[in-house]
Amino acid sequence: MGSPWKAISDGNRRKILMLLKKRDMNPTAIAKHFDFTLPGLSAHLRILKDANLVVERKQGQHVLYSLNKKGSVEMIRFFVNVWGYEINSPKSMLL
Amino acid sequence: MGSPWKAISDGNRRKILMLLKKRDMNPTAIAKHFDFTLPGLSAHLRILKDANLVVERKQGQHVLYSLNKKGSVEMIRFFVNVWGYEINSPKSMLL
DNA sequence: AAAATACTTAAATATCTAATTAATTAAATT
DNA sequence: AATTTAATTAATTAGATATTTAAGTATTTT
Repeated sequence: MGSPWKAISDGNRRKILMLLKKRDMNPTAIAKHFDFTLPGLSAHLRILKDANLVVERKQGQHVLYSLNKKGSVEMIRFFVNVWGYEINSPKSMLL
Repeated sequence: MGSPWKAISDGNRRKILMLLKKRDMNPTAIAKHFDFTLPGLSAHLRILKDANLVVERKQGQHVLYSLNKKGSVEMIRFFVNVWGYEINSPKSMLL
């Protein structure tokens, strides 16, 4: 289980998350939005997956990635704790 | 202006922020909670300051560090955007 | 004014991270 | 079965990051 903080600290990975917000995507489709190579993207996706910020599912030859809220919860909890942000969502999601 | 994402990605720096939540502190006092040296801490504090996550003020010979919410706003906005968290706070704080 | 305290800057280094090219695995198409 | 398409793993490298020791600046105390 990788650190979600490390995962999200990279600007390219944050951009990947923004893309996945709109729709689930496979690596090849995601890669079109970036300058780096597919293996480079693959590494980014593994880091996001290890941090529970995305999940993957196989669809035949393709692999579809989608957002996973789970890994974000520990981070949100930190913001609540340190800066006093108040979140409108079931307590169960944050504790 | 340094990236708040890079700043917060380090566990020691997050621990510094947790400490500053309780009370404003000077580097020497903060350093007692860590294994690394004072110059090491000084580097961490500079990174937090450049990211607008803390502010410093001089008090004679001492330098007091305290939390700064400003740098956290851009990050919270990202969480709102990507995962749909809803924040209870003046809109002005987030836009 | 000398010494002590508080802190930062500089230089060096070891480790981590992001990226590349080449090789490999797996599924779909011809 | 051979080829193409989709994606990952492996090996390498360049650059970034965290940390250390040594040196320097500023303020307070004696």
